[in-house]
Amino acid sequence: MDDRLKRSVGVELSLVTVDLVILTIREGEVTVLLVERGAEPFKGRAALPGGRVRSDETLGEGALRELREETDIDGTRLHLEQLGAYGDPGRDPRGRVVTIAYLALGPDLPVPKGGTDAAHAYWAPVAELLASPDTLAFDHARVLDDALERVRERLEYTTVAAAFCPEPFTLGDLREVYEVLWGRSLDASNFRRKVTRSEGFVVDTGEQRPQATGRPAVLYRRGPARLLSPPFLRPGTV
Amino acid sequence: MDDRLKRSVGVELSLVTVDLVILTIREGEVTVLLVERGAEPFKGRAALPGGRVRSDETLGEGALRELREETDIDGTRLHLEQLGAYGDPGRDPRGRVVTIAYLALGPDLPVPKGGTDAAHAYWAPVAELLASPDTLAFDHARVLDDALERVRERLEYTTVAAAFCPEPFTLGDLREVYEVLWGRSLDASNFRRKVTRSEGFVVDTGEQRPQATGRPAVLYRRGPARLLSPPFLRPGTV
DNA sequence: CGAGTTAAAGTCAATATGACCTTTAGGGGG
DNA sequence: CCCCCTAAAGGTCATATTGACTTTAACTCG
Repeated sequence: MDDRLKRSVGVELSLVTVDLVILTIREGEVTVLLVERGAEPFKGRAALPGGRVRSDETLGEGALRELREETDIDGTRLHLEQLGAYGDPGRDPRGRVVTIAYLALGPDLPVPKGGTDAAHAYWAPVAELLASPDTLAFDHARVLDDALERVRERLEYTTVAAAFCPEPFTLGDLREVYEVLWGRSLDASNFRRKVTRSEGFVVDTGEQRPQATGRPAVLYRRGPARLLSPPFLRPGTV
Repeated sequence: MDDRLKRSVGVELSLVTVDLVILTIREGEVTVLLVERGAEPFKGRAALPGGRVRSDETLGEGALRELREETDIDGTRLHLEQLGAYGDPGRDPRGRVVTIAYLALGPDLPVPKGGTDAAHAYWAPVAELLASPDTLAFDHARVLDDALERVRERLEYTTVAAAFCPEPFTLGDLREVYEVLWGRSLDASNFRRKVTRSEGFVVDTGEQRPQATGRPAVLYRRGPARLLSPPFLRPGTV
C-alpha cells in the first residue's frame, strides 16, 4: 500500500476480503461449497471460502484466486457475479472487516480434495444451513440467504439456469434446476414451450439420451442468449 | 480498530469508502448530485459524494451519514440500495481504496447550500457526464453508468419510479419518470392501464390537479406495493 | 406383447400487451 | 359565450403469452 495512504487516513483502515457462495445442485438439493476454518476467529467452524484481497488484483480476480486456492476449482467456466458488500461492525470479532461476496454457479463439480487448502472443502445442502444459521461463521448465513434469493431471481430474468447443467443436458435436467431452486414443481409441457421458444436459451444438439425409463430425451447445449425476455416468472409471485 | 487485526494482517489493509449516486429528475433530465472535490486526489474535480466508512457504523449508515454531511439531504425519505463494490487497483492513485456504491433515488430535491461541506454540491445532468466520462474523478463515470442501468431495470420490476415523484403526483408525472429514464415515449393510455391495474402501485387521493392546458389530472400517492408483477418491460428489449 | 414411464406436442380459455380511437374536462382566444 | 386546443381518461381489438390440461410418441421391463 502507498505510504501516503497510510499516513493520510490513520487508523481508519479495514481488512477487505472476498467470500464466495458457490452453488450447485447435487441429488436434487441445492448445495454450497464450505470450508472448515483453519484459523481464528471461528476456527473449526464451517464458512464460505474466501480470503483477503491483494492490493494488486481486482475484486473479481481475488474471487477467482480464492476459488482456486481454497477449493481447487477453475472458476473460468463458472458463472461469477458480485453479490454485494457486507460490512456491519461486529460481523468479525477482529474488528472492521468488509467482505465482498461473489456468487458462483456451476454444474455438480468434483469434490475438491488433496493436500492443499482445499482439503477441508466440502458440499453442504443449503436447506439445513439456513434452518440453523449459527452453523456458519461470521454473517455467512445471511450472505448465503441473499445469494439464494439472488439466484432464484436470476432464474426468472436470465438463462443462467443452464450454468447448473453439465452439457449436454435435457430439458428435464434444466427443469429440475428451476424446481429445486424455486422449491416447487413446474408443468413440464409449459416449461418446454417457454425454454424452446426463447431464442438462444438452448440449442438442440440433434442427439438423444436414453432415460432409465420412458422416451429418450433430446440433448441440448446452452445457447448464446443471457437474458430471458419475456422473463419466466415464478408462479405464485403474483 | 482492534489491535489484533492490525498485527495479524500487516499491510494488507484498505481504505473503505462509500459513494452515493443520488439521482433525481429535473426539468425532464436525469440529474445526479455531484460535489467538487476539496482535497487530493482529483482536487477541484467533480465527483460523487462519499467518504470513509467509520468503524462503528454499517455501510448503509455510512452512506446516510455521508449523504447528510456532504449534501445536507435527509436520506430517510429516499430510496436507498447498495449498488456494488468497486475496488480495481489503480482506481485511486493513493493506493487500494475499495468503495461501496449506493444508489439513492428521490424527487427533485432542494439544491443543497450553506456553509457546510454541502456548499459545493450541485445537480448535473447525467447525459453529459456519460458522454465525457473523464469529467468525473476516480471511476465514478463507470459507477454512474452502472447506477443508471440499475435504475432502468428497477423501473421494470419494481414500483420505485414513484420515489422520483413528490407526492401527490399525477400519472403523467409518473410516466415522465419512465420516459426520461428509458429515453423513449410511452403510450399514455397503456401506461395508465398498467399502473392503475397493478395492485398497490398507486393510490387515488380523490383530488385533482389542474393542468396548464387540458383536462385536470387525478392525483395519486405511492401505494404499498414494491414489486411489480407482472413486470413492465422496456419496449424494444425483446 | 402389454403395462408403465417419461418426453414431446397439441388444445383452449384467461390474461397481458401494443396500437389506436373516442370522450371528457379544463384553458385561452375571438 | 362559443370554438379550438390540449392532455387526461376510458374504450376497442388483434396479437402474444400463460396456465391447466389432454394426447401422442418412444422407450424399458416383465
